[in-house]
Amino acid sequence: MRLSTKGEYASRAMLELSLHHKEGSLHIREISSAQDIPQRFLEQILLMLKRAGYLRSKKGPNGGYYLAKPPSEINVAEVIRVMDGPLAPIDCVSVIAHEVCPRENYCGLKWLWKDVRDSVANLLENTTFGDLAEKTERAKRSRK
Amino acid sequence: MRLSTKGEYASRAMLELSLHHKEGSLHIREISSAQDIPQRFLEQILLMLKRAGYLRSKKGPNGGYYLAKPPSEINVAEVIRVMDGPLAPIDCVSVIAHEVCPRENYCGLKWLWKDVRDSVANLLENTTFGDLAEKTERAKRSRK
DNA sequence: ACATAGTCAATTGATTTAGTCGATTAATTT
DNA sequence: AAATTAATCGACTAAATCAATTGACTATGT
Repeated sequence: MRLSTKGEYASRAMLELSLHHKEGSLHIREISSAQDIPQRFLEQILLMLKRAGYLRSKKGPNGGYYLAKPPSEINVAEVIRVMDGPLAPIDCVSVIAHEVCPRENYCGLKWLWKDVRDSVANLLENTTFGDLAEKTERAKRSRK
Repeated sequence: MRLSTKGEYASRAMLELSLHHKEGSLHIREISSAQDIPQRFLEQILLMLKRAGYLRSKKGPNGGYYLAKPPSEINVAEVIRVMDGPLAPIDCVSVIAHEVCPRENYCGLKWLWKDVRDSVANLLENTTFGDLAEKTERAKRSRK
């Protein structure tokens, strides 16, 4: 039930961009060093997020990446799905990649995996990067 | 956030054994054909579950595998952990394989991953193979 | 013109996944 | 005792995925 590093890096990068949302754009380099993510790997990740519509970018000096929408309008589930695909533990309970199996109607496990999927999806869908940025800032302040 | 096929096969095999718990033991072959699991792969899986203490076995004719405890005393979390390791999406929130990260005290994502871990763990720990067998039987009956 | 910074496709090396194979050991039947 | 059945053990492998790396390219600003 692991999250890929790609999914983890993507969520960390989105959080970093959310923290600096009001100040404009960030360079790949800045995100990379702030979050300890290999720069060339991060390039790919940001590009995927851009293509999926969550980021915009500008080339050249004073270029960089910034969020396409306010942090409060991007939830974690969307970002993870872009990087890792469906949230469901197995395909027979995936809303997006549903696949029927021969035991469809009586498999005792199906209900459980469905509950797992729903519970994970609910948590991630109801958490926006706005929420996360706020929490992070509060934690940093109380840490001083 | 996927479950490995090994984890899936293991849980299906445990369910099959739970369904026949009162009738004694099952051959690898029987479990394999009932649940559509490649036999030689299933051998390994059953052996792992045996070594972990969830199954017992008998060799020779009339041999086979059977549960070491009643189905109601084995939960799904234990079985998945044997096959796939910790349930946590990332190590920094794993109870079993906890690893510290530099952002430990202020990472806004940590709480979210912890919630995901806890919610998955709660579901799987509170579901026993007894529950699953019961549900399966009920579904099969109402299907006729 | 030149430096900066994002874009794109291809490749790589390591690890994991999902098995397979062959031989061995233990229990039962004949 | 011999043959048969079935679990056990260790090694192996092909394919996929993961986690990047590389190098060339395009757009922007000074």
